[in-house]
Amino acid sequence: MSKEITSRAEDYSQWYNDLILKGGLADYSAVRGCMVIKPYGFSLWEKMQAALDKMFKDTGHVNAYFPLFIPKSFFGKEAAHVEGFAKECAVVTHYRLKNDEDGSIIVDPDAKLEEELIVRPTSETIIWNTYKDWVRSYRDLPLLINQWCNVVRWEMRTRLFLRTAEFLWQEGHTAHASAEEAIEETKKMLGVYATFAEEYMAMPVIRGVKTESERFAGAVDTYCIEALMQDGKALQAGTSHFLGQNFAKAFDVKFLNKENKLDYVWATSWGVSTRLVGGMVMAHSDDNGLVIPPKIAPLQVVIIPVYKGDEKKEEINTKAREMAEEIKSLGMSVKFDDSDNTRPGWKFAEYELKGVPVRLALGARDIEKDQVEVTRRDTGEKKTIGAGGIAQYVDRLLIDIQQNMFNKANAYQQEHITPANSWDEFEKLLDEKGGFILAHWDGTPETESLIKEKTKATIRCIPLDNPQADGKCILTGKPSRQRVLFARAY
RNA sequence: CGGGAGGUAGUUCAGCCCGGUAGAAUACGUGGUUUGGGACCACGGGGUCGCAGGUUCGAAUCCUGUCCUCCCGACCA
Repeated sequence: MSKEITSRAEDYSQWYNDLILKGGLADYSAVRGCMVIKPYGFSLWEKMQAALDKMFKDTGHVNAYFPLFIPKSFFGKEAAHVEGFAKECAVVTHYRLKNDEDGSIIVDPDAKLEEELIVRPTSETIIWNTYKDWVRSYRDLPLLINQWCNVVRWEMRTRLFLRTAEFLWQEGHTAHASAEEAIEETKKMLGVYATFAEEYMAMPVIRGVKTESERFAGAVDTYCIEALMQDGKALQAGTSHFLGQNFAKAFDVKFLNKENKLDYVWATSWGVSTRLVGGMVMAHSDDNGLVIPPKIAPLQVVIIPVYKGDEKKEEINTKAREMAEEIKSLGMSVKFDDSDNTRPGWKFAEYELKGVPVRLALGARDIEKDQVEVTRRDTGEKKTIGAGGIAQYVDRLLIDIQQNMFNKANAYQQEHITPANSWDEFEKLLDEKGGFILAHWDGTPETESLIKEKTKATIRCIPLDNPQADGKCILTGKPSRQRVLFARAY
């Protein structure tokens, strides 16, 4: 038992850390708040990237790349934006090192930058400063650009994948000729995120719009997808912002419209990050390790041989390689693990820890009966299947696992959306059940903030398809026209 | 950034209070026996005790500083 995992019941946070570290997704680094993403974790991110990138391109977007550094003065141009990010910016002040008298390396005080550079926490400012030169007329619009990059936010408290000082993400930045078109884009990309979360990550999400106080710094409206983790806490999994003309005005991005009149362009930005990896882990995994949805699993099928002496060893190997080829030819990723330094039981546990969706075990008795043992990671169910047609069987099984994982997570989410009609009930639900709570709110930031202070619960969003119904605010008793979605969140 | 805990072999940890030749388990290497849920025997390699100062004849151990991690809070994707 070299790799024991803390159970969820015992310590949920420790369980999460164990999975990330022992599952080989990431490691701590020598740099505060920054993690090393290990090959297994990175390939998971690459799977997500590939799917998302295709979806972006299918909706007309192209990729580009903007600088890591942003001149400090750019930040001052959009007031709300700078206020939101000022407290967590890394700043470059010098451009050279030198040897001190005692031989140690120091920052050369003579190499001070004329203007400090900010390591991007997000790229709106540098991008809008660039767009200014790219837009002259309505014929230049829309600009539909995305970039994959890293950003830095000097967070006080970090957690692997969920909140690191440096993280990988994509940020889309689009410019449009009308507000309507920009709003449509904002919603379209929210839809892309929701589809990706549900169809690829098997993670059901609530689509909604943020309240004023939870809004992105500089946005007119922030749309989001919110997912529910197994400990009843919510995770903001993606955001899409309608920026109005805020950045166009700040960076003076004007265009001639069809009526030959000068107007500011309308903007959106939207992003998802490596946080999704953390979300995936917390949404699906169990006390035996990771459970990865087949569509984003770096490895979908593993074949493990079970030998009895040297008897049938060659036959088993030959059959296993044949199966691997067959499975691979149907487009699945598969590994035949014939390493001889661990025994089958060890391998079973190891691949469960890694969350590989399907495991095939092949031994002498299977060869005799022309069969193979198939174990699915999501339910742990074992079946013995005829060896003929195993590739087709596994192909269908992966689809079934993907669907089952979504259904399970969806059922959990549905069970954890609870209406609360009184303050007592609200507090009790938060403490005893967790999850999303639908409650009336009087619409003021003051009440929202008071509720947060009292319970640590925030308004995750106002769901997009929210039914209108008169009621009374859960805290103040003032009139309310709809329920909003509360939860404690990551 | 406040409160608490921690950093010693790849990993998990003991040793520290009370200074005196750096330990265990596991992992790793070799040979052998094994293999249907984390095998066993034998032998072997591996650590400037997070880093930097200080006290001392002598520091993993005492003192100061610093970096990193975890947990709980305030801030956030």
